[in-house]
Amino acid sequence: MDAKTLAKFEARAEILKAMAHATRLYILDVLLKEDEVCVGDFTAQIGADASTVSKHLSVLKSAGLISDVKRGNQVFYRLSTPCVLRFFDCAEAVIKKRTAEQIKVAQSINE
Amino acid sequence: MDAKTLAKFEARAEILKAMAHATRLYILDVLLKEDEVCVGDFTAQIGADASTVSKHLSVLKSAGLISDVKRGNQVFYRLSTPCVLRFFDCAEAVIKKRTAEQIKVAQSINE
DNA sequence: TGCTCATTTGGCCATTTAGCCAAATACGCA
DNA sequence: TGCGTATTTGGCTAAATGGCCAAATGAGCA
Repeated sequence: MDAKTLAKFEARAEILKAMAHATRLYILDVLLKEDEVCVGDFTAQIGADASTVSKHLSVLKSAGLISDVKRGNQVFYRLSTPCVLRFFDCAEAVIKKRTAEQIKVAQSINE
Repeated sequence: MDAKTLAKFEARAEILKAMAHATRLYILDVLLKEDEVCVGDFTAQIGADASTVSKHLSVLKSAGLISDVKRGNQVFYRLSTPCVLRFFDCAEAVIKKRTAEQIKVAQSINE
């Protein structure tokens, strides 16, 4: 794999890595519906340390998936690229398919 | 976040984690075009140890993204869920946007 | 059976990641 | 200025990941 190709896939991988965590997917999901949410609200919903949530937000931000605005002493986050949504449909399809396979395997064991 | 919601996002995260690596994205990209490829071909193209490539393939397989067929003493892999493709368009959009931001920042420094 | 090629598995090490706590920073308000 | 609230940063530890090498497994063939 040449350097240019590698760079292309590494750029894609960076975005995926940023998304690849339950908490961060939850954050994205909330932002698909709510347009603008502050750190405190996320923290309350997620039930983790504020610093942990803040770090998750910063991961998403440096990947370019969300952006932030300061207002008063709060920071509000919003999606910067709503097309993220499209991925979820695909993910569900994969999950469904995989679950079906597992059921098949489980049944074959019982035969 | 309740247990059921958490489980949902963890299932999605698993798939993303499986995709979140340059080599594995390359493998998926090849399989979008080639339908069936054996381990040896991947190894040659990627230029890593065969064992490394094999492990990447197994990560993709356990995530349900690819499936394998043995034929002779070779193992062929194929995509099991071509909708993976849809993600790439989105990734490119994010990358473009982020690059544009970085250029803006760089320019503002020079002002 | 014994040899060879293709692939996978196990072991090891270096690096990265997630989480918490504590401390720092930023803002608004008296 | 000084206090309280919101958020981020630094430091630490435990766990996961990616890579290589060496060894094991499996298929085909003499």
